[in-house]
Amino acid sequence: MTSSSPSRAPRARPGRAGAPRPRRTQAERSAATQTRVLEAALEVLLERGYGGLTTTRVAGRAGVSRGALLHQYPTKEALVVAAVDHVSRCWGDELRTQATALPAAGDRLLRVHELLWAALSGPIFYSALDLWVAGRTDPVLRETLLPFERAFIRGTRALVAEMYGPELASRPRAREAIDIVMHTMRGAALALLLRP
Amino acid sequence: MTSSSPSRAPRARPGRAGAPRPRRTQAERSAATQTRVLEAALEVLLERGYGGLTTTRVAGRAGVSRGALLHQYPTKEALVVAAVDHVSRCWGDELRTQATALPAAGDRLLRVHELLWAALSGPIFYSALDLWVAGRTDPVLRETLLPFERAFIRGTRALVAEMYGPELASRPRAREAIDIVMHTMRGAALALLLRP
DNA sequence: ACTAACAAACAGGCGTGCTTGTTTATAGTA
DNA sequence: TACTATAAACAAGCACGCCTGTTTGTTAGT
Repeated sequence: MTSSSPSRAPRARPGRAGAPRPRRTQAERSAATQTRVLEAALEVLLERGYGGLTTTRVAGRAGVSRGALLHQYPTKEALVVAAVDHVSRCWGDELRTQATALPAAGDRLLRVHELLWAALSGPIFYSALDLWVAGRTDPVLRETLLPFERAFIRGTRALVAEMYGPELASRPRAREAIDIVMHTMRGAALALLLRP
Repeated sequence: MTSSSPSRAPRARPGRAGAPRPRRTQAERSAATQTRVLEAALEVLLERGYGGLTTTRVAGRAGVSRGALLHQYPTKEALVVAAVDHVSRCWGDELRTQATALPAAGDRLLRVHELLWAALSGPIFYSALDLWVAGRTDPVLRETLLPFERAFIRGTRALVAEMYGPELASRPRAREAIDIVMHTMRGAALALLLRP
């Protein structure tokens, strides 16, 4: 038996990412397909909507067999949950990192709103909209989405307040103002739904 | 089609609306099932979303056989088109008639916004939202919806301007202000999607 | 060797559109 | 008016395709 003992990291994989991946750890294999599946799911959701989000299509887009997908996410609901988690995480991280790059003064307020508009009117908005609308009439999906919505609202309100700075954020009805700004942006994005 | 001449009530139906409807004109029969099917379609759309809008379900809800439905609307698309036309007409009529009942002065502006909010956040909004979101990724549906959207935008802008009255509506950027108000309301309605 | 990851085939359910058959209204004719 | 032919409205069932979740078999890592 060549591999007699469970030697720790013995089979050093070649450092270079050779074309025919010679050997990957099981965890790496799982993580790889999970990532591919999740990204594919988001692409399909954006392109075909929630109604077109089918396991067959996602697997095909991900270049993975349907069996592999169903091995990682035994049910479609599990896949959707994972995708929602993934996208919400990505969205928050993205917005946060971009927020740190804002100028301290000058046209900061303008830049804040540009940033918000980009975040609230981009592709992710339309994907999320598909999910929300489906969640309105699908109880299971709705229960899945509600926690994310709560976290989203809290997180975004806090982040926007921070971007506005203490001078604005400590004003009397700052929270209401923030909500109105975001409502308006979402409504405006909605008006562009059929004309991309 | 109204075949031949609109002969006025040749076969005098019994004046009383007896329980077992003894005889109805063909046009009456058609109109009756069309109405029932359309109303049922809107109910199903509201309750189950566009993804749950199926000919079987609509026929069942309407108390009509699927064959009858498919006779009036040969394809699902035809049904959806008719339903959209129906609902847009109803919505416009409703809003217009309510607009005429507005007080001339006093709290008119408040009442205008209450009326707008009711119209933009009611059940029809959620039904329409389902259609719009589906139309984003369904080219056929999208082409169906676009004309209605155009008519809706024109009509609503004009009606709101009229409700605001000439004093407000003739101000420099009145149209932009109207759009922003409506965007904000739609965004706010969107935030309530999962919490009815 | 043993298990996790993957692949492929299968069964069940549902939705659409079509096709066939039955009822109901209208028109034509004596 | 009465009787019949025709067309419209309605009803039921079938064929096809797609989607989901399961099962069975194969490959790759430990």
